[in-house]
Amino acid sequence: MKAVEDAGRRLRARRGEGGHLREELVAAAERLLMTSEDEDAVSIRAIADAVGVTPPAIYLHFPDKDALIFEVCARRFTELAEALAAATARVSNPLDALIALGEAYVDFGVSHPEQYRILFMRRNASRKLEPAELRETAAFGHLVAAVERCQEAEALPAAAPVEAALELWSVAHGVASLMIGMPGFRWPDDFAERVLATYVRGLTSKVETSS
Amino acid sequence: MKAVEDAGRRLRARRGEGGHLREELVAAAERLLMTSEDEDAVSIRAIADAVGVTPPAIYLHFPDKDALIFEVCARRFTELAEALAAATARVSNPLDALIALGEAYVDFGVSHPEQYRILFMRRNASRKLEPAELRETAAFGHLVAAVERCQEAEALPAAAPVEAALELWSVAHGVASLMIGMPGFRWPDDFAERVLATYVRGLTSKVETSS
DNA sequence: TGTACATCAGTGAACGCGCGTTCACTGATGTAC
DNA sequence: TGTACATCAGTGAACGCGCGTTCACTGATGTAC
Repeated sequence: MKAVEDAGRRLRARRGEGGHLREELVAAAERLLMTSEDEDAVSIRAIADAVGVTPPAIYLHFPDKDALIFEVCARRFTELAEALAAATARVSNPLDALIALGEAYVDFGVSHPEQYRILFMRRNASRKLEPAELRETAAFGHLVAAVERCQEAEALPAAAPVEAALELWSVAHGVASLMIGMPGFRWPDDFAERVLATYVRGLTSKVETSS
Repeated sequence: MKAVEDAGRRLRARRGEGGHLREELVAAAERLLMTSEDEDAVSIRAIADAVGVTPPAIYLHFPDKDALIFEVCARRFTELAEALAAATARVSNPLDALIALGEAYVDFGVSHPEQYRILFMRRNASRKLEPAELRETAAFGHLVAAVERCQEAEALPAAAPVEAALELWSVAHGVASLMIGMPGFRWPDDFAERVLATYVRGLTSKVETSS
């Protein structure tokens, strides 16, 4: 057990301030997810312990465990979308933006491996997503938009941006999930960049020599 | 529960034939892994039930649960290596062989999603693998060999075949794991092929226009 | 051909564990008069 | 300014569950004499 420093019983919230505990629970769950690197270790009891509260107190703020974990992941997912937006904003060449987007995606995954697992590597993760809905998630939307910008600049053939984005996603996902799955491996620093650059080069050579 | 047909008590093995149960256990574990699509559902009790034996009987043949699951996965891993060998054997052009290899890899993953998860998507999966050891696993060895064949044919620049294989692996892994993670999604039939072909095209355009 | 005995494949019952969740409660906080 | 009371954030104990694993045993199988 490592939560010794947290063991002091937390002061109970004042009247309308029950919401504070809610925030603390989300923060603690996130912290546990990062440090334990194992979703299963993040139990209701462990979260309650980390905050200095008894397990049933959690049910004052969340209907069940899934709701808590979902909230943690939803927040990170928003962060991912922001990171992607920031990554493209810095780059003018639309093809380079594609690479930057992929790199930002991989960075996100490697920095938050356990949340990445939950969001993108879990059983039943986004099981029901249809292509149309997918487009509406902010993170994927950035990808599609970046592809469309390439097409507008005629750096890529003007067809099926969603499919192209999906393919680029799978490349970035491959790098991210492989690195997450093999954390002890000595990955080259520019691994993600190289894979993504090669892939984007493949996209462009298609337009040049359209057989 | 679906194991009704299996419920009949199994006849006990004759004297030196205890090994038969061992085989049946491996087969049942594999079957459960395929049908339940959830590693957690494959419990010692479920496996014993499927074979028509009581749980402790398993410990006559395996030291613990991990050993049983490991054996199941090791067998599939051997199959993967064979599938990869077969895929390259059919193709003469070394660059096309690279694509065929990737497609075979993705096929394997999609056909055995739960084993793929255990082998390549699990926490701690191959945690301690170093590049040198990696090369020695048969499956990855085929990949490296395929890259080297491209280099010998001067279809790819002659450098760092292991790194190049690792990169190609990450692309194939991305496609496979994304498809496994989103089984309800309507994936285009040629999805894997397109991603892999684009990536390989990117590899070759590097050699043509080496800036 | 018959019987005592060792072997060994498997059984039945139980273990301790940690899990998510429920339920009746407590006691400090704020409010009404 | 003082007191009775409703509110509500949280507690303590317990629930049932399924898990991997252990342990003392049973009883059919094959062997020795």
